[in-house]
Amino acid sequence: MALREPIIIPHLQDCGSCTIRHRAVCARCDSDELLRLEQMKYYRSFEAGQTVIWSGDRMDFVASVVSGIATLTQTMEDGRRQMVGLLLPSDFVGRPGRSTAAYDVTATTDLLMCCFRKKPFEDLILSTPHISQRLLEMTLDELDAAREWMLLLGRKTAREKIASLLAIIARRDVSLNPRKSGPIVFDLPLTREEMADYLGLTLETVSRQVSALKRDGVILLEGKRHVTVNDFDRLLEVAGDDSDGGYPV
Amino acid sequence: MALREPIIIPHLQDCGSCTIRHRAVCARCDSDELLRLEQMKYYRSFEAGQTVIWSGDRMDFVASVVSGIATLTQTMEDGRRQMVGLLLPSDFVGRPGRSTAAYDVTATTDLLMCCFRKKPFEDLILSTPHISQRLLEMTLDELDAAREWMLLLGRKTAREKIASLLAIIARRDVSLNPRKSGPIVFDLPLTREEMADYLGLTLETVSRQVSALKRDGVILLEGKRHVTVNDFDRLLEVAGDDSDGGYPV
DNA sequence: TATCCTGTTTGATCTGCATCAAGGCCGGGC
DNA sequence: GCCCGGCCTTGATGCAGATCAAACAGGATA
Repeated sequence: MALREPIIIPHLQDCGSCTIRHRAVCARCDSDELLRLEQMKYYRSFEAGQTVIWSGDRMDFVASVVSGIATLTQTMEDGRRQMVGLLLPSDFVGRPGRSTAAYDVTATTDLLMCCFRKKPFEDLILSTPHISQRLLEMTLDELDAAREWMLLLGRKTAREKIASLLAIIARRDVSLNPRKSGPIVFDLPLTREEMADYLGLTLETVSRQVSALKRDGVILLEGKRHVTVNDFDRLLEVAGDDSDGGYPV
Repeated sequence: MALREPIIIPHLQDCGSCTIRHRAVCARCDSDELLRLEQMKYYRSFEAGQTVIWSGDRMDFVASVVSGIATLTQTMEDGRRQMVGLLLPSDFVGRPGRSTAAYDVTATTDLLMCCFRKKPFEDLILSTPHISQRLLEMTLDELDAAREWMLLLGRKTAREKIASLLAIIARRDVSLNPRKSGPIVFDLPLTREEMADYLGLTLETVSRQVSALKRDGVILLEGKRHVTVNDFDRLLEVAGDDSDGGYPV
């Protein structure tokens, strides 16, 4: 995989929703640590559809999504694909202590990532406990999300799966762009095929079930991507979720 | 849920495969920290079939499995169940920073757990970075296992699912009881129904596919539980796994 | 020994989703 | 304007696994 040369940003600079700075460091660490992190930081950008890294490739960095969406997928030899992670702004990728990527990482929209070389980042973790504590919290959240997802994959019907995915995206959208109340409106960031890879379905089934939810009035749909959810509780009900706050995605 | 009063073990004492002591502490911490952990430690035992804790219940401890097997399961209102975690000796349960259980935890065999009250354990984490680093490693391993499991749930056939589960159990068994070579022999620790909950199948399908693997000579089966695997690579092939070391369960 | 109970196997049938196939929509290049 | 290629929808058909139902095995109890 040929990569453009990373851009080293040597001074303090805001990087939007970058997790490392905003959550792990800023809130708790002193300015020396923040400065060290900033000096290690560089950005990489990708166009929609580009592969960030292939499973099995050497991976000498860790990163945080600044803007855009990326996916983690696993592929079997015969081509069957399953998405195993959805990376939204502020999510972390990469794993201290492992030198090769375990999954394909792909940009589904234009993507900006804030990266740190792995070795100095690992050194920093060893000397700065707040960072590994914050990483532990984030990893536990991801594990919870993965387990919710396992229930979806193992036991939900196609209709419930689609409704669940829409609920996840709607909830994320609300938390990023809070509104007082009223309908939730968003554009689907995934193609039908990507939704299918997420849900363990085929793209035809996704298409049929999206149409069915529209026909039944659970969602409104303009064009192929623009979704309006008037009754979020109804959506949750169709998703088969207990109507609590659930879903720590 | 009525619990027997925990037994406080005030002095250093071996606890077999207890993760906290052996992996997180012994190898890296000084004896003061080890002593503090030992003073916090107590044991709880459960009989096969007993529920350790229900989802939503207050959970004021974290624990490590010493012996026996436990499962984490999620249940939908209508009774559909999906196992989302399988806890084997040395596995860790509970989550610093959360006060209620997110899953049902059930002992599938007689079970001994080594517990720590959550509050003092959290305090210890804050003051002892090695522990949270070790927890981070373990959580990342669990996340990898969950993602492998997602591929299984979303994309594998019933036959592949069964073979995958047998491979996981066989591999665990080999790593616990190493042998030079030759057939891998073990007893299934799960009922057909538990296997079904693990794999997102019904117990009838599990039964049929186990019989099919026996008929095809992929496994030998004496009685309902006693399994012999003569050709592990063949089993992996049927499981649809790339034949690398895979599966960090 | 008979009887019960739990876990399991096996058979018959049904159905939800995959698969195969054909068009439709729309934006971009010429 | 036209055509082309991605993405999406819709229809027809098939099949893997669910569901419903019955019987079996083996250990515990009496």
